[in-house]
Amino acid sequence: MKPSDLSTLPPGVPEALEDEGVEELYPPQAEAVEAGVADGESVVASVPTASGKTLIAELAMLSAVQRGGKALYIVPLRALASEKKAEFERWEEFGVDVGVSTGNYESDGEWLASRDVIVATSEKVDSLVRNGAAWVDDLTCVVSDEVHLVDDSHRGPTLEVTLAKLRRVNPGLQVVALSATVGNADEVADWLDADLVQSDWRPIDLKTGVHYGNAVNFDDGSQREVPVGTGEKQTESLVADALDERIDGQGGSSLVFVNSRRNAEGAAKRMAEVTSRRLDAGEKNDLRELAAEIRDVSDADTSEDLARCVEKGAAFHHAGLASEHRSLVEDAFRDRLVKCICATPTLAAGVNTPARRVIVRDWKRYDGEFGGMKPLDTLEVHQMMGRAGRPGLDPYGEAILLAKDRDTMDELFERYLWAEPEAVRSKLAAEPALRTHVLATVASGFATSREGLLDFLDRTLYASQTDDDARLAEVTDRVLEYLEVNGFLDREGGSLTATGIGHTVSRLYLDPMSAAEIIDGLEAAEADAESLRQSPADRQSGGRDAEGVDAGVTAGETGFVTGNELAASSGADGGGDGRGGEDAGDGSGRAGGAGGTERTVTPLGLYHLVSRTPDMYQLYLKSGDRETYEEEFYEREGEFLGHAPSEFEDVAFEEWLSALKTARLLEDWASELDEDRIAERYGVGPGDIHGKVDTAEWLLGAAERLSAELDLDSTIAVREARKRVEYGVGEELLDLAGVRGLGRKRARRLHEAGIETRADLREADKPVVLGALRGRRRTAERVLENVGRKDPSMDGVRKDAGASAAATAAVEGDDEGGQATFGDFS
DNA sequence: ATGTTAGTCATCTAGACAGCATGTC
DNA sequence: CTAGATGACTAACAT
Repeated sequence: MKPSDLSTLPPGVPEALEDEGVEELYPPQAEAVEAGVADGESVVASVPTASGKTLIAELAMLSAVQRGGKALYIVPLRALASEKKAEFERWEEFGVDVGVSTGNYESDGEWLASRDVIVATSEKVDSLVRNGAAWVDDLTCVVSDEVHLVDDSHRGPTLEVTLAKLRRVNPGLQVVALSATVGNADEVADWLDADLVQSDWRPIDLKTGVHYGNAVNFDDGSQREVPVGTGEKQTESLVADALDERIDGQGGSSLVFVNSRRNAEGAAKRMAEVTSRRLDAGEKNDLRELAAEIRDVSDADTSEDLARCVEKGAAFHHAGLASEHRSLVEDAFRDRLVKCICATPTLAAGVNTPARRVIVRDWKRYDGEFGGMKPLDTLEVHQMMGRAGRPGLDPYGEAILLAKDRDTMDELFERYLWAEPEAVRSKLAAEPALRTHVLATVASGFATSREGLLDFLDRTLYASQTDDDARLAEVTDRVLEYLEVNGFLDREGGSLTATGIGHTVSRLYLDPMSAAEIIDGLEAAEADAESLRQSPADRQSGGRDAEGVDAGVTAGETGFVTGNELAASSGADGGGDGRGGEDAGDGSGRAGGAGGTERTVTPLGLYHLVSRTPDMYQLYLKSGDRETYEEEFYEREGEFLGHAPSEFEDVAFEEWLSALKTARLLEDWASELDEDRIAERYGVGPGDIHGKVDTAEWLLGAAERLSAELDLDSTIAVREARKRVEYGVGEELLDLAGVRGLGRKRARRLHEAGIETRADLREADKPVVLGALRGRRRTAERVLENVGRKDPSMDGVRKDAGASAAATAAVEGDDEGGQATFGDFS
């Protein structure tokens, strides 16, 4: 079958496909067409990675648009959303507009309504449905990429419920589900009332095998001699072997999957020795430039370590990397500059990074719940192996597992090479998942009674997979109870309605349990504030958590003291610690139960509040941390909002402490501590810092909304805490840091130069501004423009050396030396 | 005295979605 | 039921 046989695509598209080199559809694609993907029929395509799934989706979406419809492409990751958008944008010349919507990158609602194809993450789609985005009703085609992720216990239910909702809103909806090869694609197809297209066909041959002794034993019976040299390990030998096998003059790149970040970094360091011996002068030069770019991204140790590997032609890849690091590494790997990446599973599910050879070094991974090293799922290993084979570059791909002994080799063959991947199983009938989705389902009007709810849930994959209806009903009832007790739902007679706050929680996309925690914490603070105004006798509990009230005490006059003073304006001690000082009214220690402590809402209290929420993935307590944070806990006891567990409640106390660790990270961030210092202090990478900050920003935003809606006094304090996290600055920089073009560092330098507010900036002497911004004219002009200065031009202005020197001394770890330089690099 | 090696012990563990609202004397 | 690589530290031993 050829593209020109497809009559339902927009005019010009078949020709364009042929120009791209698609002369003949791949067998699975042809099969999908026969099943009617291009005619509005629902299809589940369960085929290997890189065998043309995207084209199947494109045929569905383009023909839907040609019929006057609108298509949605659901992805599991934000990074994939931008990748797909870029890919689909080539259809714009045929009149097909593409839009993206993720939490990060939001095109506004109305604009999206005008797009023909929209790419979004499943959570974003869920959120859009909850918020009643009008264009959802216009959808005629939905593509769900990587549907096998419905098996994921955390995010799977969202996808499942979202698909059910979309189908309910629009009964004629075409659903195209793209899946890796799984054990039960037929069940997924049944659930979606779709035709099943199943195939093992791959455009590039994939050879899979196990390395043991001095050879790779492939599953087709062939062998490849790969001796392990003295002092070398299996991985080294295999990476070297791939590089030494020149095809069209090019050595092959390798992707090594390992089970921890540390292993990824360690392996990359060793592989760098292998790759560095096989680079030509040009490559060495390019790699040096790349390494410089990497060092430019951040000052953290990871950055330096990565740069050192990259200089030698290898790299590591895991979630601790800043996203800039990740894309630099991915791009360089695709450009064949970086010869080997050692990665955690980030890369298996992420953007497209094919390699000639994939080495799955570790096939077990630590799992706390399991209580030890757990073998990876067959599906997961298959996903990794599927990265082997670069279309157009390699004649075939190789995926190799490593065995140290015969028994292991046999086990690997059985478990991963000969085995069918697992069946996907819905994880919907778990309380955390239902808590969220039951509330959302009621709040957005998909159900108005318990029966209606169960009826809706009956449209999910879970229902289609289970015989035990009672279980779902039982969990649902527990969840309904929880939601009612916490004031998110009303049950009257048989009918269910969301309360005002319930609606808000649903729209904010919060886990109801997070919302309850936040509300409890804020109300406990409120109750304390209340007690300041009333005599202790008629103090009454306004909080849900009555016990929380006792934690606070009377005193003082002020309702709330907000924000930490930045320690000694950080210039004096060169930002050595950067940690915020204690609040003025708060340094005198706490007088146990005797009262006399002033209860205030501090940023730390709020950071802790959101950090102990189930929506925040907490930092892990390392050895020694327990003592550190226990001490910190007692020192800052008065800042916590709500009722702290006693140290005898083991699990709860431990969680409180790890939330404290997370909160301290946020506090450090909001006190302008340098990224590398934070990374060092908490044992995390730049990527983790950004992740925490990002989540905190979102949760504090939600807390702000809740606070406002409940008319609590803490709203202002929450807003300020949120902004401090958002900009990563101390209280006194909030005004300045809001200006576009001014980050935490520049704002601090301006402040040190005596420019403390936007108003100051509009009046300030240009030489001083220029000096504080290190003589970067373009930057200075842009900043002045953004702050609304009438005459932003820096022409002929010489920077004030004094301001520059002062500012430079004030900010630790700056990119230029202490002396003034005159370059303009902006 | 100094360098080398083998053995012991404690430490630590993958990933990543979401709200809101944008600016000015 | 169900961990194991890593790196710091140490003891024993060779030069």
